[in-house]
Amino acid sequence: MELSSTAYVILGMVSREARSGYEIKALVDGSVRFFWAASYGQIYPELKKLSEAGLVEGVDAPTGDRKRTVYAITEAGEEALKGWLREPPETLEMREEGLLKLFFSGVLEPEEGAATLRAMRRQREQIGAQLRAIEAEKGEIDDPYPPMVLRAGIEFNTWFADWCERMEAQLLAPQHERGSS
Amino acid sequence: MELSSTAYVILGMVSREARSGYEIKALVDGSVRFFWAASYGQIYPELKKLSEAGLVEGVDAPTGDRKRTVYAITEAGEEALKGWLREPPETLEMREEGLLKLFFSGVLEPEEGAATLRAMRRQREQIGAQLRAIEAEKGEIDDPYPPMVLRAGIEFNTWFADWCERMEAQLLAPQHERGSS
DNA sequence: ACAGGCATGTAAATAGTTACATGATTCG
DNA sequence: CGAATCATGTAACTATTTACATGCCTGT
Repeated sequence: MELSSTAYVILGMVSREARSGYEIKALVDGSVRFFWAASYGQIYPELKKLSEAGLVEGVDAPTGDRKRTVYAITEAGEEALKGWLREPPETLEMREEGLLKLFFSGVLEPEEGAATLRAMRRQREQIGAQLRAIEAEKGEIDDPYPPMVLRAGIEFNTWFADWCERMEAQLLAPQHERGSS
Repeated sequence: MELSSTAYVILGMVSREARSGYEIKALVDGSVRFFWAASYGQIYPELKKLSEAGLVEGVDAPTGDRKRTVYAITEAGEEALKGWLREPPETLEMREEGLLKLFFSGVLEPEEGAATLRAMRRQREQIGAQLRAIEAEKGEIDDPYPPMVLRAGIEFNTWFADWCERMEAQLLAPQHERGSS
């Protein structure tokens, strides 16, 4: 039985304690969204599938009259998750519209390419600031991995913003020094 | 008329000279694939649409008996491309299965998390080597942007490989120095 | 009372991959 | 001749987003 990556995101998110679909979405948005997003349109149908496959188990946990189901991982689910975690990672996709625009910017004026770089830098600085804010507020000691991947996000965005700045300077720099040592 | 990002990739690829669908695919694979991929299943239908919209123009250019159509950008196509290039970039998605696995690796032994980091590092080193090979062979002087984004790919993969190495060391390091100044 | 957040779900559309089918050309 | 590459395209599938619909609960 082949599971999608989204299925494993869900299994991972319920592996420590039972969560509702809504909570899973919030957790994803607050942690892994920068390298793996998930929408309600995926989460709810996937929870149903995982439940039918016996990898998670739904338990009614209403808040007053508002119905609510939290899902807990089962033995089989934990085995599936661990099996997946042990396989070497494969998919790596990056879609960066900024780099794509830059690639084709030879048809524009240099100043316009520089503007794209500035927009990219601003965006990366914003994301970096958001991630730093998350880093500052958390105080969990037991699991080293979430802060580790958070750090990756911060470093990556810092590097990227810096790259944009350097490339902008290079673009707007005087052309004469091409072959200098 | 809204165009997909893939449409703009195609417009960009035919903006300097007329190309066939097959050539476009090869060009994409040799340049932007690391941050924006495209498959035949997207390229050929999209070329038809762009042709109907008058943004590219197909010209028969057979090789012997083998039929072949190259597409050239039109005035309208160039305007559409430039308009898009001038808008600030928005979409940025990254899907890194490795970071996702790492995030959930608290349920495994530290050595297993380290193994994921090693696999990630190896992969990034490989991609970096490929990009460096591309960088070494090219000798175009006129357009500064392709080498610029290539450099981004090289630097990114170098940073990422280095991060993996550092995190692996941190994971396997002795725990005792938690609160040192 | 009302806004905002909690909560669940579906429908429709778009995006994208994979696999397949077909056939010509070139190089060894 | 056979393999690799050039070349075009489609069908089926999977993934994913967006928008919508519904309704309760909490704080002001």
